[in-house]
Amino acid sequence: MFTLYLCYNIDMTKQHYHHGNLKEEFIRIAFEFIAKEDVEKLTLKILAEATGTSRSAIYKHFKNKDALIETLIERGFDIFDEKVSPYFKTNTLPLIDQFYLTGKLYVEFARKNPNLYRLLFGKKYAYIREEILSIKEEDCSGFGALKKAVERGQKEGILKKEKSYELAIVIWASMHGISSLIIDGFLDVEEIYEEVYETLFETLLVGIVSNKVKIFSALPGLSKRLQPHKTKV
Amino acid sequence: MFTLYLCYNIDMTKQHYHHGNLKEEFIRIAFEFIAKEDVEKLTLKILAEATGTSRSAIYKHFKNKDALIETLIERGFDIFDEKVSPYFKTNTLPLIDQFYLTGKLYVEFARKNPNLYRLLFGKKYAYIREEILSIKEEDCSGFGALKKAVERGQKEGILKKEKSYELAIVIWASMHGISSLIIDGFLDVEEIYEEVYETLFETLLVGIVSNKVKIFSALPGLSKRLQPHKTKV
DNA sequence: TTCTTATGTTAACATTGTTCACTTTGAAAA
DNA sequence: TTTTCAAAGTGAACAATGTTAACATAAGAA
Repeated sequence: MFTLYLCYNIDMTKQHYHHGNLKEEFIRIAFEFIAKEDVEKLTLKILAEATGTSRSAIYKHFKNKDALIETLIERGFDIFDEKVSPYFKTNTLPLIDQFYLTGKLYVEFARKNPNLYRLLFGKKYAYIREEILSIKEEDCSGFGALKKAVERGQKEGILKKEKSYELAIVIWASMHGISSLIIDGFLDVEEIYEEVYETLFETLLVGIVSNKVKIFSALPGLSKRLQPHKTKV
Repeated sequence: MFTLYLCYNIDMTKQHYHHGNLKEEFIRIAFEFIAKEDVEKLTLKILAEATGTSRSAIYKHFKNKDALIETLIERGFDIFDEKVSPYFKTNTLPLIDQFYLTGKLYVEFARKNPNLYRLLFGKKYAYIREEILSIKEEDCSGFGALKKAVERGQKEGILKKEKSYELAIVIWASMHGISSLIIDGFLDVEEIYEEVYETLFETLLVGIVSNKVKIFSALPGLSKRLQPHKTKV
């Protein structure tokens, strides 16, 4: 009874003035929102009501609404990297398998977080991306990681030698293209998603792999897929 | 002097009430606008001022703002088809060359009309697209044309036999992916665009082409590109 | 000429992001 | 302990947005 009353008292106190950790609360709620709806539909009113504050409270923590969304993008890229890049940091798997699995995680991320993916890879906040990428340029996240993986593949003799930058772009374009088409409602591939990804990756692989090597893969499916492309070692 | 006065009179008369062809004028101005800026920035105020009417005049011609944009999308797809599909309607070119050239027109369209492309292939108005596609399903525009071309290629023995739908998706995803990445500011490829497209198409081609055929192309570049993929006829 | 309808106008509305003057709170300084 | 003050909340007001409603006019049919 006493505890109950105390809780009630605290809640009432915290609802007005000095919320405690309102900034993080805004971010959390915003992420919660875009898990379900497009970021365009997120309003200050929604944020205010969800936190039990007023519409203008947010301005004590962010310069404006866009600043909150920019924060979402920054953290979103961290989440993205965390979810998608693990296989690029492994040494135990053949490189081709790393490509296969990373690509799969990429599309999976987009499918599971369509609104976040659209926010991260859409046009509207492209400027914030440039800042993020320029900061992290030397590390191994995002496109940089892909390009390095391609160069590694070329050194190992697995991938075609010419034009690593162009090759990386082609790979990214495939993954971005299929992800976008799916989450933007152009393709209803829920039923046949596995087949679509297999076809996509196989096509890509045959195109980027050096025609001088035969690839042995740790993943049972992959080596099989590569058999039609037999060439002498 | 008389003429001048008459013009003045007519203009004044036409500015108030009975514009003449205001609906088409709205559409024209909207297209003019998205040639330069994103459709998100188009407001009723802009349309009103450009036509010399009031902000609510548009409601006599469209149900609401979205209805105008839906009209833009419908016409936009017509323009898109007109610009992109001509090579798919030709019989004088080898099929592979048709793919090559159509793909090039596709990316070119996106680069020249980034805001329109984003409007046509973005998520926001996906619903209107479904209507358009369902109406035009049986004809040879858009994805249907691509799928038919793939099937033709399979019949001719040029393309891999399995999974025409998946193969068509892969091709579309490549073109959509590279287009989106470029126009949304992820890649600065203005300088090396030609090389990027060549690499993209080459990669794609090697992946989709049947490994039982050697392809002869009318375009000098293409047959050369295919030489690394030599196999017996 | 008169009536009607299409097509324009202006005024008002709710909702949006944003700013400003204010109030409250909690903690450091006295 | 009391005072002070910056941090963090409030509500009122603003302009811009899309939208609606009541009203005005032009043009053609009756």
